[in-house]
Amino acid sequence: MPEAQGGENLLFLTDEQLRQGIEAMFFAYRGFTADPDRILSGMAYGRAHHRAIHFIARAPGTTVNNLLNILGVTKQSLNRVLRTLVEDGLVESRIGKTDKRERNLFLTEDGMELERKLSDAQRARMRAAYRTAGPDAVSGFRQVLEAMMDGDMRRQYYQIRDTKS
Amino acid sequence: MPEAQGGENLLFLTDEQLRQGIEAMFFAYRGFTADPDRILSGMAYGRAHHRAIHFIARAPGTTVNNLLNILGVTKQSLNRVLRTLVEDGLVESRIGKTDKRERNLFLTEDGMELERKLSDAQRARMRAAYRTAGPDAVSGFRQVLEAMMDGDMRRQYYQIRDTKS
DNA sequence: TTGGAATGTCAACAAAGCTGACGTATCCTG
DNA sequence: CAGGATACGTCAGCTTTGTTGACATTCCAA
Repeated sequence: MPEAQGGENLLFLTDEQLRQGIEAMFFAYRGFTADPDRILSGMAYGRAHHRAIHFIARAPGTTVNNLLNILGVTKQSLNRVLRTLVEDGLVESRIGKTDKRERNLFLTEDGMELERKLSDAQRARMRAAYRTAGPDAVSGFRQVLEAMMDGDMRRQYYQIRDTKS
Repeated sequence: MPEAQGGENLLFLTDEQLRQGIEAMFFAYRGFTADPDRILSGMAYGRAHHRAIHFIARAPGTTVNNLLNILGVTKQSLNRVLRTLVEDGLVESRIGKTDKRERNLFLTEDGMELERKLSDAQRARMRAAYRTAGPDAVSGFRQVLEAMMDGDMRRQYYQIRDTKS
């Protein structure tokens, strides 16, 4: 079928190429989460706790509802995680100032310390990967990832990304 | 500290840039798994089944042990998934010819049909993302992902990638 | 030929997701 | 100001997917 490769980059998008991208994504995500998982496995925490801590650190004072939307889990599931973090003194939950129904979430000193440990490890791996691949590759990496997100996620991502912390 | 940005791309690797990469990875992975998850949610299957089906399709006749190493879970966890797939007639498990302790795994016709449905959906998203980002971006994407893998995973990835199916 | 290593299965448990129902406090609107 | 909507927390119970421990079968090498 000679007409099958009409466009400039249709040839490029073979099923084989796409499959490799899919598998790369699978194996890379394992590496991506490996270091924080290792750190948390000692304590009584898991990946769910890491995610909550990350986004509370990123947007201090965020509400429970906001976190729910970002993480894409049910409030029951998030609540279980949040409760242990508050009990252990890593997260503080303050009643909202303007709207008293809301809870504003903050990391305590201990919470920030754990957050630093986790994100240091994750950034170190990211930094190494970026250095190995080079600046041009990094730009492409980000472009493809953004294009891969669902519309809702992409909006969330941009909003958080452009938040001055 | 003027000397802090000595290298050509040290300026580039700010914590801010790294954080954005981390969050992009988080949100993108959600998109990456969304379509297969949706398809499987109706049936009694989940992401674990998808992974098993994917790699059996990729390397027909693979052993349980081999699959274990690729997926990075315990054999007990894999076994449960595998058992339901065999019971439902999607996977066939044949006793090894040379070594009777081993089981060689194959997809049945039904298994292949489901695999096609899943990978079609996942490839469609990948293809759209690749098209949006462009060929240069795709190359960078792959480079960064490979650099992000653990050494063992990377070896697995290359081995599977270079297997002629 | 026999004891250890490899492979796979069964049982029980844990983490983290889910739905549904309900209670309480607070806000907002007619 | 009464009543509905919103934000949050919680109880109960279920599912998926990971874990460890115990055990059977098979192979291989001392």
